[in-house]
Amino acid sequence: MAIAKPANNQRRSGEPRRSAGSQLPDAGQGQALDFDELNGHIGYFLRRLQVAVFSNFIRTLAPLDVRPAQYSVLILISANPGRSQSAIGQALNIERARLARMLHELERREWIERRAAPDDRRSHSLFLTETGTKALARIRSLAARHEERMVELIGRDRRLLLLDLLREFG
Amino acid sequence: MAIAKPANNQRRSGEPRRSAGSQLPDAGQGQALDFDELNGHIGYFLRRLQVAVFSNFIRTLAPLDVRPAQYSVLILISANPGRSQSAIGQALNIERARLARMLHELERREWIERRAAPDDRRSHSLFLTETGTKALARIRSLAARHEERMVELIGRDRRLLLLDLLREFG
DNA sequence: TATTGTTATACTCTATAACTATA
DNA sequence: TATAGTTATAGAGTATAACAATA
Repeated sequence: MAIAKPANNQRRSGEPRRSAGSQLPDAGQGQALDFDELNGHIGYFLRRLQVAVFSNFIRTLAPLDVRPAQYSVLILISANPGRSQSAIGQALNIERARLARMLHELERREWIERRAAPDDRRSHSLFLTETGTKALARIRSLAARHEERMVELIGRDRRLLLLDLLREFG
Repeated sequence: MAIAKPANNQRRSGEPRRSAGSQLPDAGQGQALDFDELNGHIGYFLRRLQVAVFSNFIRTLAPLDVRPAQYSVLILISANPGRSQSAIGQALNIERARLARMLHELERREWIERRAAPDDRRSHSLFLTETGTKALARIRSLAARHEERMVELIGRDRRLLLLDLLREFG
């Protein structure tokens, strides 16, 4: 799926579909396309907006080179210091293998540290370093700027409605 | 970003945030995590739902081994026969390089064919083959089943509201 | 035996660049 | 010179499997 906005010739799912053979010939080559079935798929539109939002996030956070997944991990470590990799990974649905590599990178930047957990020596307790705490302050500021752009993109009321809808689903 | 559902200790964006140091010690290790800032990010929730929806799509279409992007391309070719690769790619925001590979795969399955465009010999006109048309009928049926599951997951009214919101944004 | 974290592999998707053949 | 399509490469993200240390 992808990201283009369907043209105006929308057809709601459930309405009759023109057969392929009955397509009118294109008057010009710049004709808008028929998105057909796609207009009835929630996933298509979700994906479209999600890509646009992440794209802005990545661009806005580019000065600090922080990606959405890294941001979510830093926020969770900051708000829940001392928790294990498995706890953070499960909460964010990040594979432990992938999280291990990501934390290695965040450790290389000296934003986080792993300490031996006293109760279970298999697991690592995660903390922000002082450097990481300072970086996160700047990151939060850029992330807030991103979210302000989302208000402009989506509209304040629509964003709040969307937030409520998405939060409460499932 | 990722996909877990935040626990109940939500904090709206704009409300004061507990500092990391003031976290209560964990009574047990199964404690719910504080998602903090993430609760105010539309992108976080969008991503969460989008991943869940695509995951169901992929599982539902697995018998025919069709992924979301392939589905969207097949639908667009079916509804707009004879259009060029660049037209389809721009409409769906798929890189021409990636679309070329995807079409190669769809051609290998004998679902689509490329014919020389009479007016511009650089471009290829795309069509479903007869095999592709038959396959798409089955694909549509599974995709419809997927969308029914989405109604169950999201709720009928919420899905319609979401569809309208997402469709009209931008 | 099961779990935590690590390393490795493979596949999808995204982003570029370089190339060809046409225009 | 620009555009349509192709090929190649590299980076994220995802999904597995195998392994060591520990429970």
